[in-house]
Amino acid sequence: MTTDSPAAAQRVEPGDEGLAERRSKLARLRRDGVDPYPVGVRVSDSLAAVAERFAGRLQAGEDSGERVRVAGRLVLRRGHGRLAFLVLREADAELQVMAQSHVLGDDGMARVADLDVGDWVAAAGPVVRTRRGELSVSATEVTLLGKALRPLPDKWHGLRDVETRYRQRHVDLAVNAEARRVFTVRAAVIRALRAELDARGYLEVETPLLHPIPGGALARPFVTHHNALDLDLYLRIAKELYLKRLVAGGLPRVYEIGRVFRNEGLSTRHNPEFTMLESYQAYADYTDVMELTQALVQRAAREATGATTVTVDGADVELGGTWTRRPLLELVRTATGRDELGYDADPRLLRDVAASHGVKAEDGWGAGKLVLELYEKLVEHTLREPTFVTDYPVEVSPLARRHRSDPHVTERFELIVGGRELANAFSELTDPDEQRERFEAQARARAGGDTEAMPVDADYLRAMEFGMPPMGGLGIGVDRLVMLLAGVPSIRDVILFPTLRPEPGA
RNA sequence: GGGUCGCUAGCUCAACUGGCCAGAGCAUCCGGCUCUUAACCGGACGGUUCAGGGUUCGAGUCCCUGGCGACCCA
Repeated sequence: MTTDSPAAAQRVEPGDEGLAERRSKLARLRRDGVDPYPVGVRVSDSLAAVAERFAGRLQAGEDSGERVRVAGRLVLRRGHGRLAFLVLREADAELQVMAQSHVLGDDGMARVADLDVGDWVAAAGPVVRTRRGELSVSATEVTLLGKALRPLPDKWHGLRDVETRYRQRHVDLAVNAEARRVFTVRAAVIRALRAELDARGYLEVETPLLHPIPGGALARPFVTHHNALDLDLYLRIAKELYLKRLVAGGLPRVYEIGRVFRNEGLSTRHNPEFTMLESYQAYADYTDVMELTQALVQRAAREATGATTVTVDGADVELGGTWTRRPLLELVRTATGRDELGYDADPRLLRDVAASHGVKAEDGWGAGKLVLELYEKLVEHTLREPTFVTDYPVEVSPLARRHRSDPHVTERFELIVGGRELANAFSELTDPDEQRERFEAQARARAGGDTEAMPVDADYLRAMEFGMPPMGGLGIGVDRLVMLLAGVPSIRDVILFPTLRPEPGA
């Protein structure tokens, strides 16, 4: 808590010279006994409620006689001497306030004239339509609720500079309707995912963010330290291993929507912290999960956008209907034109084909990893319509159950839409002995320098040894789903405060 | 990590192949106006051109180093 002294009112920080005018207004208000940051001012209606209630009502020049008290940010002011029009905004609702000196008096009018665009303002008075037909509050009282010391961006052009939009989201949201739209879509998507899972009898749970052993995905973790236990802990890279413990504990359907953290680079599609939905269902396999995934995405699309068609890179993509399923190996064979490719094929053949497509194979890579790399290089970005790519190699799927009819691959799929991965799912591996072998293979890769490979998690293995039902698990990248449904190209557009380098000198 | 592009007033943008005092609109301030809709009219204020170094008679512009960001690639 700081109390502004007269000295503070006079203080002008370097680079803040433009604030001097507003600071002197602030000082003047305080001198006149006006609290520029008051508390306890109630409103009778939101701006949206007034606009809705009077839509289509009142003739031009008519007074409803109904008094309201409304509030919002002052975004526009038009002065006419002894008359002034103010426009208040709250979210996407705007309402005009008419201030007249014969109502407010000279003092009241002078205080209205002292308001700046950006100030938070309350106005009380009857709802009227002006002679020109604009719904307005004819103010008998105007109250400053919060003085703005910094000016808002240009009223017409808004804020364009993307860096400032991300760094100062409060300004972006205040002036850019598009930013508000995207985050409204985001909320609708998450609401729809929850509603569908709740309706299907899934229990929403919360599992730890701090993990003693990072697991559940192939990724580098953030490390932190607990002082009292003198213990290194890791921010979770996935929720998988805890959620599966819950199914083992007898909760047949669970899900969690929450942040996960991966210590990786930044890009249009990657933010170090992002939101993932994970769900697990006992007695289900990956084909059941396909049905669930399709239902979740389609419901989110309908409820967030009112349609099942989205636009990706300028082309329409239809999310409705039943989605295609294609095995990974088949896609790679088609893309390379090499039907002899397979997980049993001569490893030199795969390495040659990989090299001929510009995939630089590393030493420890087996057939499965090579096929996956070829798929990511040649195929993934070409899959525009929703596609379940199925049957990923065992080598790159340490937590997925081996396929019931092909030992080289797992019962796993990824959902690709618009060339981008949206979901990853499998029939879960529930055999503790095989899981131990998989972990050990991962540990060898880790020893060989693969920093994303999983460490052995003995506690998880012990949990498995108590017995697990067969289950199907799903992970959906919520940010990417929002990007798709909101039609924006960068993950930073769907995360309110994306990770950025600190500003120099900040 | 590599490449390309960008950074000019609070905001949105100008400024020719290096050449007059770096301009405009909005915002702000002063004056006018009781029905505006980005109100309008008159006037004023506003700059470390991202930072530092270099080339030049002269740098927003060319060169080097660094910062931050966007896009593409790995």
